[in-house]
Amino acid sequence: MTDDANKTLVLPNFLPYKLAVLSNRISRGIADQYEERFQLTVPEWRVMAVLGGEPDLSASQVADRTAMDKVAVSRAVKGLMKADRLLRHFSATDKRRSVLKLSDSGEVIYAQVVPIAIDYEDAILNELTKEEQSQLNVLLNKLQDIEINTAHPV
Amino acid sequence: MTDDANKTLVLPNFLPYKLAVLSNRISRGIADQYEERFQLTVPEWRVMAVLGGEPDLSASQVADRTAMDKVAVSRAVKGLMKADRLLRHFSATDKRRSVLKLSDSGEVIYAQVVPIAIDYEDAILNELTKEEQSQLNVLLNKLQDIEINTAHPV
DNA sequence: ACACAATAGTTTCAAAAGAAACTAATTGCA
DNA sequence: TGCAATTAGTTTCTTTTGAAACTATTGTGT
Repeated sequence: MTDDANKTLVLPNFLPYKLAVLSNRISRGIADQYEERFQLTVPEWRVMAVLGGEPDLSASQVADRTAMDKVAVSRAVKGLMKADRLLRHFSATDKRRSVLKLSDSGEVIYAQVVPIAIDYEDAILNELTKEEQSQLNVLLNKLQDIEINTAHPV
Repeated sequence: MTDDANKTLVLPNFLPYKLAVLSNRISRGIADQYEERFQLTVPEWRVMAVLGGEPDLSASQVADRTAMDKVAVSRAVKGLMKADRLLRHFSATDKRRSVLKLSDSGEVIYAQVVPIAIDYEDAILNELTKEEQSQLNVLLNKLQDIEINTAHPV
């Protein structure tokens, strides 16, 4: 079969579809455990997650590290500030640039959510053998780095 | 380390996060190739994708197979009908139940989008060895089937 | 020094997604 | 039979998301 026009598309076997379903299920599963309990949206948690490990980032640095866009970060920061989970000041040398970190109460929440997230990851990984865990890691890293280059004619 | 409270969360190494970023990138990459070109939204394409391979499904059967909810299917069907890409009638034995299939023009579009989707999948898989492709398949199937059971105390 | 481009972040407006209520048809069973 | 519960699908209302325009500040080239 050299002619791809003959191939069929079976959704449940289609890699992008399988990834999307799996990823949604996992993200939702974690979010379900912190959303109502800590009054946190998913983008808010992502911002907290990155600042918990690396404080004093600007909003655009947060955006880089979370793969969120700057509008989403801006909104998440707004929500977190309102709930006093975040401290912000602006750089003295560049008044546009914000400097963000968790507040004390933000740190408390961070310390509670981290184990929930890690337990969830563990619960997944525990279903795999050591070997499979390692394979998964290698594969995801490799896929992360590839540059997708469609051959299909336009 | 038996106490998970000491573990740290490094977002770029966190499985759910890696899956989400990868999946979004891939889904967006494919959608970018059909959205404007065929005036198709992602849910609309999913509905077409499933009906192209298996015609005469009802809306709720489509929802099952696509992991979409019934509201999303209803809206996608509405859009596709309006653009004459779908034919619908209602079952004679159960007047609630719709019977959906691609129209002729829907088939034409389906036949054009399928190779785009498959090429995209191929472009990804080609970055992996045969062995890795097989591992990925096994892993995703396994992950798909697991029932996630968090140990974290509430 | 000054105009123009670039960057950081916010706001606004429109499209998309989700939840809940609703209509209509069918099923189950007292 | 006939009435409550269930199922299929749609509509409505609210929230979320995304894109584009906007403000403020800084950088760059002449």
